[in-house]
Amino acid sequence: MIAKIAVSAAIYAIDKPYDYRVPEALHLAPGQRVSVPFGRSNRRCEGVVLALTEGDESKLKPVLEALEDTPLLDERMLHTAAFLRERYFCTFYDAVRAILPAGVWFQERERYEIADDGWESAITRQPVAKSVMRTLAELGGGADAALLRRQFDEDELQRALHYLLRKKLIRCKTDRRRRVQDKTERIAILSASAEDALQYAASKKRAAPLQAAALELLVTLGECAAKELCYYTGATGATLRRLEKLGYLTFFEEERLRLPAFCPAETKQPPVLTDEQQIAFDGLLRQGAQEKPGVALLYGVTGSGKTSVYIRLIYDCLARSRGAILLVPEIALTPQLLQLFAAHFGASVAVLHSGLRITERYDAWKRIRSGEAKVVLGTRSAIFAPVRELGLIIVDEEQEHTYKSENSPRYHAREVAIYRGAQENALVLLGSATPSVETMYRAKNGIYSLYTLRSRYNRRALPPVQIVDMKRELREGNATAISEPLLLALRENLDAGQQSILFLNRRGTSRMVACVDCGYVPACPACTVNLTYHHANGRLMCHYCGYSEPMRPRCGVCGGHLKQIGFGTQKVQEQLAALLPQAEVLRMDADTVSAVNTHEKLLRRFDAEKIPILLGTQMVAKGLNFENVTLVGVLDADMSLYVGSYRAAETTFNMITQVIGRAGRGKLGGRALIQTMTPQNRVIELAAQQDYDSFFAEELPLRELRGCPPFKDLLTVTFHGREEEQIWQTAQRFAAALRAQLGSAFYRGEQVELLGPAPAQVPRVNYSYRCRLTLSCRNTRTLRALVAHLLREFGKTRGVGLYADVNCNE
DNA sequence: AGCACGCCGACT
DNA sequence: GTCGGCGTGCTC
Repeated sequence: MIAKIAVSAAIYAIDKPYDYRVPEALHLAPGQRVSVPFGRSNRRCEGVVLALTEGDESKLKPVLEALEDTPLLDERMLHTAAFLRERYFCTFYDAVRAILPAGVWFQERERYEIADDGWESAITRQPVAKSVMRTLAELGGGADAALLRRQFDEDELQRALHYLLRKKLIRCKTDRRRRVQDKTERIAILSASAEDALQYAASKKRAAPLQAAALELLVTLGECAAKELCYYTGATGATLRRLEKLGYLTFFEEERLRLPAFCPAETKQPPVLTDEQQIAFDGLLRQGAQEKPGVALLYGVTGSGKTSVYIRLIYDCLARSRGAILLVPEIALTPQLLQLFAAHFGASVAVLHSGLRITERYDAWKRIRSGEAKVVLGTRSAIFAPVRELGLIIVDEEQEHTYKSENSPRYHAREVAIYRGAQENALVLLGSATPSVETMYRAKNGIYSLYTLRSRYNRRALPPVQIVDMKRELREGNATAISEPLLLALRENLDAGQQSILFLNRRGTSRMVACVDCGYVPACPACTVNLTYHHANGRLMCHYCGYSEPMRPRCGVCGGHLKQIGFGTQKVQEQLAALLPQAEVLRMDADTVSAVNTHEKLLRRFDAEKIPILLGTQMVAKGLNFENVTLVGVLDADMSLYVGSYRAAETTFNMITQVIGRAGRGKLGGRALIQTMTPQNRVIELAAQQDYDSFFAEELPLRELRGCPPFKDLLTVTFHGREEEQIWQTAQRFAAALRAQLGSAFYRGEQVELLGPAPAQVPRVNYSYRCRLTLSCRNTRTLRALVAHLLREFGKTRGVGLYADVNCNE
């Protein structure tokens, strides 16, 4: 028997199924993990069985062992992994790693032991090797590699170990441990008749009171966790073992799942839908019942009650005994949402997000796999949840960029959702108040069906929006982040006892430091990024590599004054304190939000204590729903327009829309103020009017003109490495090879525009240079195969790393 | 001769 | 990525 195996040690350039001989005694199935020898040194590495065939196995290496009894991946998941590999230019194992929870991975531990006691005389000119041997000898003849690494220089140690292994003076042993063990509990069960047990207990009341007590308790309970039996009676393990020996009880291990603290909630009835919601719901229900349901877009303005439709669809899904996945952006996974789901679906909900401990995540995965949890609520990676009989996938806020993975496999959860939906014949529902241009385009062209919710909850009108020209403010001598009209509005709100939310666009630029005299901006010596000032440690820090230096008051070039430019949340807070000394300001950004002071805790304080002003970054833009908030201010609306991405306009529009949506959620109504340096900008204008349809209509031709999604896909190939010259040359050679291939008749149908190579957004990160080729093209299978081929070929270039990505966020 | 070091290419 | 083979050039 031959097993076709994807091995973990294979890099992209050599990733393919490798054939191994399956020993007679081993019974393997596709999807099972195995340990195999790989490479010239036959190092053990992990693999996944892709398929089993018959054939000539005489020249093959054998599979060493199976890593678990049953396959972790079913046929569909194997296909999903293959899909990820083909689509996102990653290895098979990268894909498998994305699909499985971290808890199932093995941790390799290397241990080196002295193999030859005559080493002292065998080493002649290797001081480091000698020193390593002495250390090993001192530690009783062996030590963990991790311990050695702490004591020696990385490179020197590597060389010494290499030398010693070759001379057979030491040997290396590796053992493997699962990252997370299945948690079990010892349960005691009565194994004699109750009468016999009670009789024995009665007879031992004096001589062995603990045995008697434990046994009596067990008789009443039938079975009980050993730990609890001890806890309630004062017995110890020894007491129970004695009873086991006497035949009154036996032990067995029962699986225990580690679950995060769950907020218990009162159960709720399925929500009653409005007429408009009902129409959408009925349509979606009909679509979901089709053999191949396909994809639907639920386009509903903020506050139109998309969540009610989701919940009703999930109820229906469960009624058909099928499972559902609801994906939300990281930031939207709030306790309120968890509570809502707990109230409706109780114990059939599993939650997957980055905040879970590795054990909790693993156990949640097991609950889903076993079918105990049928509804999955989670962020990006929850799209791989092993839900049984998947009937519905909802991607809420489908335009959010957090659905795109930033590292390999660089998948987009929305695309994977559509793939899985087709695979499982499940309805895929994309929901948004401001759909991405590509999704709306497909909906309007009939590729997706479209359902629209136009009216807001309780028929409340959207708040009036005022645009404030910050250039004029500056000309009139106001250099603060708060314009006159905004200050006035804040004052009014304060007097009326109502609350306000202020939103600051980004935090990187706001803490930039510059010399007021010569304009010098301190930059990172390793990366081409400006350093930002961090108040907490009084240092200037690099965002990308972590470099830091103390903040000095004087410019290193001309001796002038170094000052912060732009505004950070902290600066704005200071200005607010000066302008409105009587108003408390609650600041919410990455600095004030911590493990202890969670996002939710701060928001609860804001709500409960009616703090007049909440000032924050991105995290205040989403999902907040407070009755008493009647004013929302965007301090620098145009900031995100300057990001060099084809989605800059879309992102800005979404952001402003979301922020405006925070105002006037309650009976009091509300208003919004948008401060900008470019008040005549169309995107800001349309966002202020909350006119998505016009925004879409105007953005679409621009996308076509620029060769961007939905008309073309942007496929980027990034080259990175230490030698700047080599990176650029490799990129040039790659481009030339690509052009040559595209010139052949085979690729005649592919319309590809090749851009670059250009420096990446951040051209130097941690002493590594990066440049980028961009292909404006149709992301077809043929083109991906060509790019994959070139990636493999150029992947062998020493000193140069490269990867490809489609429609990346940068 | 013995060994270090750098480069190359294969990995079932 | 990681290893062994091989050529080169240095040291004992």
